[in-house]
Amino acid sequence: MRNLHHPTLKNVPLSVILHALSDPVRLQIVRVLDKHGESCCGGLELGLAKPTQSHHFKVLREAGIIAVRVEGTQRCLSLRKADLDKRFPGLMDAILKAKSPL
Amino acid sequence: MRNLHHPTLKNVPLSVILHALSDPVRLQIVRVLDKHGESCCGGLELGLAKPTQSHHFKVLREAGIIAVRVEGTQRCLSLRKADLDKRFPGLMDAILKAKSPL
DNA sequence: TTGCTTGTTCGAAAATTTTCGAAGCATTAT
DNA sequence: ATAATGCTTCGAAAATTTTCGAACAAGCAA
Repeated sequence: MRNLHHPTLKNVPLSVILHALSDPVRLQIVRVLDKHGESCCGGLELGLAKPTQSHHFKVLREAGIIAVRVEGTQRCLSLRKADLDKRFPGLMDAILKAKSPL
Repeated sequence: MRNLHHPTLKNVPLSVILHALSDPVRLQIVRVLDKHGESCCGGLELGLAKPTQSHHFKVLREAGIIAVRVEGTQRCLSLRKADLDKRFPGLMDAILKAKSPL
């Protein structure tokens, strides 16, 4: 699979974004990507089975929240911060600045 | 039932707030309350059976997003905007300003 | 080629969520 | 006291979500 689909944010409903971010695991992924920048799937120590992680990556990608870049056998994940800021100004900043608990 | 429980926002995890807001029906309720101010349950024309509406009101109340005031046989709903702004600055503004689709 | 690394897809179980009819419960009106 | 109003709770069906083992696929290395 060479090219993965990344939706245009314009077409993503707010409820889809909020749903994708409403899971503690996915919120954690987003925070790690914001803090450390682009990271490979394996670099995120989430304490979950690989298929489960893969599922969450897919939800985030299809919601337009993360971009996935193929590099050899690895997938490099990054936050689509600029796209998100344009579509929903202030949303990600508010979410990323929030204090724990998730 | 005289006094309904309203959680202290400080104790509500972000994921709970986002989950409550991730349903299009509940997003619609929040938008109506923001636009029209305090409204009674019956005043929101949601096109859903009453038990279903009641369910969504409960989810929003238990997430700390709306306040419910008992007035006779009616329940008056309002957005806990100030509390939300304090706990998650900028979050509700970003959500309320978002363009359709929900 | 063979094997190793990295991650996805398949299939399925368990949990959660959304929905609504029927019944119930305060409160107000008659 | 009886009935009407406004909303909630109960019980249950249907849909969705979360999770993971097993199998699979693509790239890299020996």
